[in-house]
This record gives sequence, C-alpha cells and structure tokens, in this order.
Amino acid sequence: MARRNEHSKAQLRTLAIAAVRAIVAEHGPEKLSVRKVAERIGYTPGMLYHVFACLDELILHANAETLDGLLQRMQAASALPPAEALQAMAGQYLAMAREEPHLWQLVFMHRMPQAVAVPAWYQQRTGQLFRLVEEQMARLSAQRDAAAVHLAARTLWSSVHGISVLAVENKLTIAGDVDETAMLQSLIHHYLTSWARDRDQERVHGEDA
Amino acid sequence: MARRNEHSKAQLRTLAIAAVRAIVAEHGPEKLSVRKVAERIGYTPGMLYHVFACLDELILHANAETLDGLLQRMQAASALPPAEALQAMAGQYLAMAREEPHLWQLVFMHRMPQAVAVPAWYQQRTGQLFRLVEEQMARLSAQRDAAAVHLAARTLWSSVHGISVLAVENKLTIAGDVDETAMLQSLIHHYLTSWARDRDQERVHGEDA
DNA sequence: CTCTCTGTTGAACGATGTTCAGCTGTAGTG
DNA sequence: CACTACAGCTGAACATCGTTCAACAGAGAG
Repeated sequence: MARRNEHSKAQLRTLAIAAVRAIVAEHGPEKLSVRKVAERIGYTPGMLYHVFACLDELILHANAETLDGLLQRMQAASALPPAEALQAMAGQYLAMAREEPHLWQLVFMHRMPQAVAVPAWYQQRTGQLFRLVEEQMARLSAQRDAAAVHLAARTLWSSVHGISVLAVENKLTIAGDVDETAMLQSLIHHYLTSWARDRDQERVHGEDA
Repeated sequence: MARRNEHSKAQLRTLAIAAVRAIVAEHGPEKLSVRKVAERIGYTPGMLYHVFACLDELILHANAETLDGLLQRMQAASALPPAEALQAMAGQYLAMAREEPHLWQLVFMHRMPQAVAVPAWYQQRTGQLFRLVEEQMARLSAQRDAAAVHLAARTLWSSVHGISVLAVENKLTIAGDVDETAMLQSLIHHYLTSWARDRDQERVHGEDA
C-alpha cells in the first residue's frame, strides 16, 4: 500500500488545501480535522505531515486563498474615486463574508499556537489589505503625511473588520435586526467626511463638545 | 470517595468559574480543559457535568464576568459629556483587553456549537454594552430617531470591538508599530464629528467627493 | 533482476469533551 | 440508634482529536 507516487508534493498540498476549504465550507470550521482531510483526498492522516508541518500550516494556506479572493475583489474596486472605492472594498469584505461564512470564520478564529509568529507569506497578504486601504486614504488627502495615512487606514479597516466579524458570527442580531451594509456605509461615510476635512486630527484628543 | 457534600451547587459553580478564569489568565485559552478545571478545584471532571451542561456553558459564565467588569468601568464613564464618555468607554475596553489579554481572547474566540443560540442571560450583557453606547449617542444628538441611534451605536461599538480584537491578537503589529489608543481616538473623534453634524446621514450613501 | 531509496501506511500516544453505572456518605424515618 | 433511600461524586470508559514514527512496498537506477 505504500509508495503510490500518484501525486507530486505540490499536488498533494493543493489537494489538501482544497479539501480543507470544502470541508469547512460545507460543515463549518469545528468539523475540520486532519483525518477528514486525509480521507477526502484518499490518503492517511500521516501523509499530511510530510507535506505540512502541522494542521495550523494547512489552515493558514486555506485562509490565504480566502484572503487572496478578497484582495482581488478589493483591487477591482480601487479604480473608483477614493471614497467610493473604500465603500466598495468594505462592501466586498461583507459580501464575501456572507457568501462563505464558514471560510471566513476559519480566517477569523484561527490563532497561531502560543507566541509562534505568523509566517511572512501570510503576513504579506494581510499587509497588502491594509496597503490597498492606505492607497485610497492617501488619494483622499494628499497633503497628509505617511504616518497619519497609516493610522487612519488601520483605524478604518480594523473597524470594517469589527463590523464584519460580528456580522458573520451573528452577534449583532441581539435586540432587533441590523443592516450591516448600512453600518459599513455609516462608518466609512462619517469617518472619511471628518478625516478628509480635518488636517490636524492627529493632535486632537477628545476634549469636550 | 463519593458524596462529599463539601460545597453547594452554587459554590461549585463559583469555584469552577474562578478556576477557568485563573487557568486562562495564567496560561491562555488553549490550555483550558475540563480536566484542568476539575483538578484545580479538587474534583473529578465528571462532577462539572452535574453543575454545567457542557464546557461551553462554563466558558460563557467566565466570559460573563469579564463583560461585567467592562460594564462597570463603562458605567463609571457615562457621567462625562457624551463625546468624552464614549472615548473613555473605548479606552476602558482597550485597557481591560491589555490588562487581561487571555481572558479577552476567551471572550472573543468562543463560539457556540453549531447554531446553538447564546443564552438570554449572556445576550443581556452584550445588549447592555450596546445600550450604554446608545445612551451617549442619544445625548449627543437628541433629535435623532431611535433607529438612527441604534445603527450608529452599533456601528461605532463594533468598530471599537474590531480595533480591540486586532490589538489583543497582535494582528496590527504587521509592518511597524501602531498605537491602538490613537486609533480609537481617531475613530471616535471622526465618526462623532460627522455624525453629530449631519442629521440626514441615514439617507446619504457614498456618492463622490 | 536486484538493490536502494522514498512515499506512504497504520498503529500507537497522549490529550481532549462527555457519559454513566455504581459507590458512599448524608439525611430522613421508625 | 439502626436502617433505608436518595443524591453527590467518582472513575472508568468512549469517541475523537493532532501528531509521531517504525516498517513496508513500489518505483527507478544499476
């Protein structure tokens, strides 16, 4: 039974990643297991450890594909005028989260085991997401310095993230329906309106009205 | 060895919840297990199932205490002028997340098993958090209708949540340091500035600049 | 045709959440 | 004070999990 040589190492990786995504998309992240992945691609669990260091690495690769999908859709929106582009990007984030809630739950919930750093190839993806937002913020207010754009982009995108997480996990349905799309629009509209107007915001702290 | 009767059911619950919080605070959420909780309070794992339905219920109670702590600190801030109050509330959120990162990770990461609803007594807590924010938003713009306040409060607090989650999980340290306090201040300042000014925002969608 | 090497297996390990028959102390009854 | 009945708790068991690794078997080289 050993030494089948039906697939190359690269093929096995691709197969395994696809299996992870299929299992999670169909049955949710909590049903994912090494054994189920192996069974789905017709191998034994042990094999996966010749191709991935551990389950976390496999999950990270599956999540990278999800992020790549978002990156693509965000890039498609980046040609619009900045405020519209950011609205569209956030809309794509929410749309993807609604289309494949389980795959996004996998992205959100996954944590590296105890102080083990996220690999560079993965950080590069999340970095790119922020960069796309930064680009639009810079277009919106050209005279702002890089640090201000950096801060504002992270602020805005973390906020979009927060709304999307709670939406995907149905933690907003408490006490009446909420329209997540309206929340994202409200967030971006108001944040950008004030941010673009006010050039010295980084020195302003919350005093009084 | 059976039938010790040293503690009442209520005492056992309190002991177990405290044990969960101690284990998580010391070693992180991933080190939590029914067996460790039982060992810490000098009982066997089986006992816990006479007092809680499952591990998730125990975790939910531990998380409720964390939320209660935040509620208290937020309530203390609610006497300030609205904009300051919201800044202070968000500051408390971040402060608590930094003081007890592991306990907050437990709050953030916990999911109910597959479409099982969060119990009412827990939803009440998260509802209260939103309500405290709503109150301040209402104070800020009295002529806004309830639906607009509802939406804005959820938008703002979900955003605060997003920034705090990413801060606790160190997912913002990608490509240079970020000051989460500055992010929260920026978010609240700009969102409120525009929201309080613009009374017809709910009909405004992201058109062009 | 044989040897070597390597891809793959399958069994094992320790850990997890959860269940439950059964034991053993405590409380109530006579 | 003895006895019974019940309830609190145990401890072993089950199924599952990620991970490891000795051993095997098939492909390619000679």
